[in-house]
Amino acid sequence: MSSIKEVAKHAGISAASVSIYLNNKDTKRVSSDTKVRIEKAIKDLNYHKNLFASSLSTQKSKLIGIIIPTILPLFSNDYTNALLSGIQTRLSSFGYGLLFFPSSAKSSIEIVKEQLEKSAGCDGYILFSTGFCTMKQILKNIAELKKTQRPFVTLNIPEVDDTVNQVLISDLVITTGVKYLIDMGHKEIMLLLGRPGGEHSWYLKENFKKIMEENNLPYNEKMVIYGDYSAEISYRATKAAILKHPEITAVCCMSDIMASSTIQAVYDLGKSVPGDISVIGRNNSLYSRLSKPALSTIDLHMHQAGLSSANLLLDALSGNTGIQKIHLSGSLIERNSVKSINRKTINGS
Amino acid sequence: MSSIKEVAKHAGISAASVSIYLNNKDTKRVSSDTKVRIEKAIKDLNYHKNLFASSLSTQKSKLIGIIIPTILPLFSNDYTNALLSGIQTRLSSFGYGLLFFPSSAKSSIEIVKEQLEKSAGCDGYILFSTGFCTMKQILKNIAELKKTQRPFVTLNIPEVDDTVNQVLISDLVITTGVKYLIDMGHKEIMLLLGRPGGEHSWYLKENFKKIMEENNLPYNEKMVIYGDYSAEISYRATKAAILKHPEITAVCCMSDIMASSTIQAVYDLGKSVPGDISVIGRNNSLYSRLSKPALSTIDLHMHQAGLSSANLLLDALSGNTGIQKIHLSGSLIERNSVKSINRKTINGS
DNA sequence: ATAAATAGATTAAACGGTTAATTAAACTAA
DNA sequence: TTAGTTTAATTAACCGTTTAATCTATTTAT
Repeated sequence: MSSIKEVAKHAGISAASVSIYLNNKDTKRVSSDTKVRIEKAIKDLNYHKNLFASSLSTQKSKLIGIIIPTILPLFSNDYTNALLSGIQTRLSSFGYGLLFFPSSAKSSIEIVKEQLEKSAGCDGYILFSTGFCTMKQILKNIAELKKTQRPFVTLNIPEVDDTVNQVLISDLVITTGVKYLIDMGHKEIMLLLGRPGGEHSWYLKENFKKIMEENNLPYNEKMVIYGDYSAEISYRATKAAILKHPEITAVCCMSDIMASSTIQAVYDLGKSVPGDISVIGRNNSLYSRLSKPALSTIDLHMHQAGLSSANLLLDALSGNTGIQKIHLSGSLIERNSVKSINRKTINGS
Repeated sequence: MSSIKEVAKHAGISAASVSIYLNNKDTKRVSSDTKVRIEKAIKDLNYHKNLFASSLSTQKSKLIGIIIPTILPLFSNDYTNALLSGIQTRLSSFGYGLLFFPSSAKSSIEIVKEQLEKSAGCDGYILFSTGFCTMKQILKNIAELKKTQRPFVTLNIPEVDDTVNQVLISDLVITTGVKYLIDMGHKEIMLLLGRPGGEHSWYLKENFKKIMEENNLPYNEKMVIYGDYSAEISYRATKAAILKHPEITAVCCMSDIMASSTIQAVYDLGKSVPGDISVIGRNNSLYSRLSKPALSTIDLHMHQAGLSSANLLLDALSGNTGIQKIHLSGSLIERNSVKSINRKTINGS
């Protein structure tokens, strides 16, 4: 690895001049024939500026740490990938790179601590929360982030106080799908959540209860089941639940995959979708379009949420110390997996 | 940001002692009561070791640069995500972080150059190639990587000479699906590729031709069409092609998404899958299982490929200078989208 | 009592860039 | 001619950690 000093020596010049030139090729502090010599030396020695040295010296790295407190493999979850995709798109166009740290810890809090331990020097952070995190853990993780004194943005978490930059996705905690099913005349509705324990699930369950009660519909703890976001587990869970509660006419699923499994379970019970049971998914993923019947779903606009969080961070990075919250909501994608059982249907048909 | 010096001062000790302790908490070069004072100082000042300073000093960063020469958003492609997932899983468990660099360039070669420009200091690299890269570009990118003098592994590219660590996925360049269709008695087979121009497509097309000829089946340039890995584009392309060539009985698609679109196109032409036309996909993605009929496909084991490439890199990182090539092949997943039209069927049914 | 070994600290020089301050030479204006 | 300005370069301190080399005080061995 050649250094700036070697380049300087090769060009018969001081390291400072090389540095000045490299950081502003239009500078007038370096004569044009010196510039030519520097360029030649760089090519001859295949010089690349050392990321760490220059970050150390300037105290900025153009690198953003992505903190995702999960023990599952990264890049294997549709939601998270869509967020990351949005984040990367925007940050990259502003010259920022992304940094993912390893961690051997098991708990959300330990993971975040360990990752921050390794990352001091990043320009900023984006903190995800996952289905595993409880509110207590989320708050502790935020406290840890604050201590770094670096700008950061949180994503995918329920709303917290006004000291934290946040992108809020309302449909992460609100059962929009249930509202839609009620509008379509359904009364016996089942809610298929991911994991019990996580904060999102708690909010969703509470919201489900609230909506049902607001509409004078029977709420029953038993109507909330869990599928672990997995095709197999949700298939079994839904099948069992439908057998136990043959009265239900609709299932609101917190992911399209779980919705697909639900459709399968309904079929395997000899019933039809949406004839006997309506199903709605969440995420508007590719296969919601491809499934049969095409799945009605809630598009969470995760890519947009990623872009927004990157915007927030860029704002903070550029010196804006004001705290911002961005509220995003999902949109209903109506396809063919939900039947209207209103006496008066919405479009009168 | 507190530094090691402040910690040292706070503990009434020299920075060297702090450093020695931090890098080996069991060291005997620091007395136990000094250790206690250091720990207290670290907590009091919320000290985190600066990544850049320590990487600069030790000349190793525990960071791997991921080089993906594409202008599309990252994290939005199933194949790549599965590879990344495998890579992250393995590297992370060995304490390595991942680094994604930005680039504003348009061509594969410029992107790689720009990213390397920013990354000098990484311990190693993993180079992806994409459907956009031609062999010439791939070789040029490899040459650029070699110049860094750092260990690197290439992934997702056709085989190159024996100076490069490589994970080879045979089904990336071999039309295993076509072979299967022929085994099932099909003669009029269409190949649905992603993009024209890229190196993978060229190999696949050549391989298709070869297999067809080996089996004395008619090969016709027109039987190769392109869907850009997009649902919409492949829908239109297949629909048009089937109308033009009503004789075809099978379509071999280079992705499950394109296969799903093909199924849709077949239906919309009033034909059935696999009754009239058999369809095979590639990737064994989630929706291949969920699609109706369940899609027969080639599992490329991308996650495994990611793990393997990480293994290769870890090997190189640990000082092994030997060059390795790992060959992986896909496996056929038989579901319900391919009909046997052999007089003698395979299982005699 | 003296030499040798050990424990526990410190010093100072890297690592590779950046940048404020300075200098030297060449040019311009009065 | 002298002072002032411009241009193009250099010097040296600094960023935060690491580590080989030292040093001092104490302990152990002879």
